[in-house]
Amino acid sequence: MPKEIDTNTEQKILDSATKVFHEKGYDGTRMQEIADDANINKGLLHYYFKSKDSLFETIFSLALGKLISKIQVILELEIPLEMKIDLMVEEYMNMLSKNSYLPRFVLNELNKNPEKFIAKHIGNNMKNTFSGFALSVKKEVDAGLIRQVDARQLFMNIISMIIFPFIGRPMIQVVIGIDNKEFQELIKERKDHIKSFVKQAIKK
Amino acid sequence: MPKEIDTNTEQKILDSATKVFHEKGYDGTRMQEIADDANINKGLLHYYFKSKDSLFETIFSLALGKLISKIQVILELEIPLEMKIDLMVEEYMNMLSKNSYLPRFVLNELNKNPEKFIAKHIGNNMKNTFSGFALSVKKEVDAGLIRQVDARQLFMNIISMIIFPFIGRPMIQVVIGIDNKEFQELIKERKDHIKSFVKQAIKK
DNA sequence: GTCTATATCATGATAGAC
DNA sequence: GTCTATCATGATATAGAC
Repeated sequence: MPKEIDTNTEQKILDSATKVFHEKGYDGTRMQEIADDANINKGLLHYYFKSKDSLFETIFSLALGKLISKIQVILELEIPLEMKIDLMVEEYMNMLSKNSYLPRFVLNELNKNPEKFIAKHIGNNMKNTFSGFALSVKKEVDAGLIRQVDARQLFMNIISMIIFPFIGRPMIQVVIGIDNKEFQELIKERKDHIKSFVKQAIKK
Repeated sequence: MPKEIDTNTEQKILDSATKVFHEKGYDGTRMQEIADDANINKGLLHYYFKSKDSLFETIFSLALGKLISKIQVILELEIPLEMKIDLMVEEYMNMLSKNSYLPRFVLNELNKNPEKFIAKHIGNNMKNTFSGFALSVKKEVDAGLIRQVDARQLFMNIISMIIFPFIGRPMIQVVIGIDNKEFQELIKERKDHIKSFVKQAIKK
């Protein structure tokens, strides 16, 4: 009797594939390594997923969704700018803490074929996502609550401060001179730091 | 007579290898592609560089040096904090604008073997590099010129805002909804934006 | 120094037994 | 569904002629 019930094989493959692809990227990943990690053999891997490409597509789409959808939802909420910023920082940092390889993986693969990504995974429903944020900024500026600021630059700043440490970690640790534990500490404190840093920067 | 004088073959190889490695990373790079780009054949490539690994080592060391050395020098300068920040932004953004693949390449490869990098390329002379920056911050705080701020977080903020757009470009363009030209415009304006953003954030 | 083979090996993928 | 071969391809690296 095929073991099926208790630990679904397809799920085991997806878990292992996620792990390996995220760490090593498409080019650096071997089907053998995924099979080993999932405790099955290559043959079975190809039984579930026709090719490395098709398996990769699955993993990549999931990862891209994770990275984009959260921010998309927040940007489109009709809430005051300050809350929006807090939410972005809070939600995104939490998610990245649990998936530290995610941004590097997605942005890398994205960079190898940007066209494909833009066409396939986004469509044009992203158009109004950012205008939601830009509008929030404009409102506050017009009301005299914050300084005049380019919403696009502000968005880049926030997203940069949130994501970059997870990508630049080795460099940061060496330059600042801290070990893994201290880095984790900094990340923990970082949510509050970014929130107040940004607010201070735009407040009138 | 071997053509040697006018376009040095080794340099041509280094140029092509830089181009291909930076774009595709170690795993994605084929020796054939480097040879093609340099208009020579694979055999000759191995005549100049024993292996793909040795060629990669050369390219990676150069890239890492470019990414680290500039910041190291600036951080160690004995100048006021404000000038230090301006210099970091100015110099780094200029360099990255001319080498937009550099940070992605270095940080990626770095992440694949951080140990090797830390041991080999840095040593311990980085220790006092960051203390130079931390000291600049402390001075200003003590003098009551800026708000109390964690120098490590501040450093992360600055470096993130400078580097991330070059890594996250495809994502940013899609989310904000801008084309290549508009992105270039934003990058140009970004130097001044970051400078004032940071100063506003820390000013008392 | 430069080129044309060619050896060697690793990897993605398939065929077929159980 | 799962495993054990095995094939076919493509990549690094070397040998040897010019």
